[in-house]
Amino acid sequence: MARRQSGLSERHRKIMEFLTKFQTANGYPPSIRQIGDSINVKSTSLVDYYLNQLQEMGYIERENHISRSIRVIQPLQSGFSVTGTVTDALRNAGAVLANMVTIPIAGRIVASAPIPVPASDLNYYDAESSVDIARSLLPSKDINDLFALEVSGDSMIDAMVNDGDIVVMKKADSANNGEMVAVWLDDKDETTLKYFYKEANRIRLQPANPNMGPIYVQNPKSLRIMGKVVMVIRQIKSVAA
Amino acid sequence: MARRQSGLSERHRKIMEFLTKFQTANGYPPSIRQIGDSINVKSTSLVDYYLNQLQEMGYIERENHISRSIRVIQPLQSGFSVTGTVTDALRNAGAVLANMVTIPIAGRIVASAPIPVPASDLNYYDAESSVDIARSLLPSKDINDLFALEVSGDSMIDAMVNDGDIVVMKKADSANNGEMVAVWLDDKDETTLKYFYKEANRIRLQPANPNMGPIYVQNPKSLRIMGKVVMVIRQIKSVAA
DNA sequence: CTTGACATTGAACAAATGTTCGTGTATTAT
DNA sequence: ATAATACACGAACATTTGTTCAATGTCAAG
Repeated sequence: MARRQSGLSERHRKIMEFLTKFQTANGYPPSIRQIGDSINVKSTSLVDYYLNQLQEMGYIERENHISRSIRVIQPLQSGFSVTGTVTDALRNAGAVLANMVTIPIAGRIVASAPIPVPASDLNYYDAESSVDIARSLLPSKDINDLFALEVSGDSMIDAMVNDGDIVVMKKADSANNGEMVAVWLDDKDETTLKYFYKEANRIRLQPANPNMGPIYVQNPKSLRIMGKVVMVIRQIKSVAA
Repeated sequence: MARRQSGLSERHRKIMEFLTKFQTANGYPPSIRQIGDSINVKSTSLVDYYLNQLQEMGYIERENHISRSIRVIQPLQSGFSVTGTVTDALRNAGAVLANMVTIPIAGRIVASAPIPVPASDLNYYDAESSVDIARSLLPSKDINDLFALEVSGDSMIDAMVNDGDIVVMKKADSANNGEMVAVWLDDKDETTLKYFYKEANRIRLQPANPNMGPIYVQNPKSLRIMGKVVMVIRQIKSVAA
């Protein structure tokens, strides 16, 4: 069998094919052993081996230790689909759908007001106000607790976020160093987006804009973390002259 | 709690809702215990109990002894969709699908080099490098001639675009006032993103960042418009300290 | 009150499923 | 050749996960 020259080997391709086929046929992903059967491989480890490669190459994603947690991220580009376009289309449908995430727009974020964080339970979204984002665009695999806010006003320029931008955040009340967070500052009575760094005896809030200096907060209590910023989307609207 | 009068109890409904929600959120169905958590039930047997009922009633289907093999057959009847989500989700399904656009990533945009604009014809994209974006997020309905670039370096800070951002552009060699364009400036030998304004006898290039002043170009020939910026996407990566 | 159907719990069990490791065999590079 | 890498197997293992069962609680009807 040929070595892995560049892209996918025959096996990889067969696995990808089986994945989408099985998913649409059964409504849930196959187990490792089922994948093995489909390509005539008896050892689960070998399947795991291939699966890891596919994951590295960005074709699939899976959760550790969770059964049947494989999802097809990037369906096999069907070179020249001799095999009826219709079935292909339908087959892709499931995969594409599974790759879409609908994120509720919880409200607007204004510098001068606290952030409206949606209640943990009622995660319900109006069709009216939600953003559909491809899972592949989201850095984190953990899709839960995501919500979006629309930015109002120019007051977050230093975070490289402008009026009208959509900020996708993940609910959180604490953060790790280097993460961009939305914080409410009691002192200043305002909400900002900053990179978070906990230092010896203070907290450093670093603007995304390298040209601007950081803010230091001595008292951790005067700062409330509302969420971690996951993504920023700016739709350019043709501003009138 | 009321006895089973006719149809579904509150629990049933919540389970159904969770099922579809989890499925679309993760790409695979939940386990019994995960369902239990979602309705605050600690015993797996009770969940099984409900699941069996739902199956009898024809709402779901599942395979014996197979993990995460739950399939939603009949979405919650939309009668009085107090809980809207489920039907909405399914209803959206088709729409969402049709709303996906796959945009090729043509390359990187660096201030010091011209933009690699893809050839008009071979609009075909590697599966390797493309971005999936919901049509609803794109300001323009005209999806043709879209391509994406990844920003390299901090040199476009004044455009509120940072290293790693993804810029979605539409091929164009001219622009209207107020549109954000990617332009190559012969004078400065660089590419920048600016709002475009044609004035009396010069062209004004206005940075997105209101705090920065415009650039004026007298000679229209020293400026080449590469495309109109349609959207900017920033994925926040947890920068290490 | 008693009865019986429904609801709920917790624990124990068995099956399924993902992970790891040692080993062996090709293929490619040095 | 010889080492290094990629591919492959199978067994052992640890979890996850579905299933079952005995026991208890709840509530409406007789």
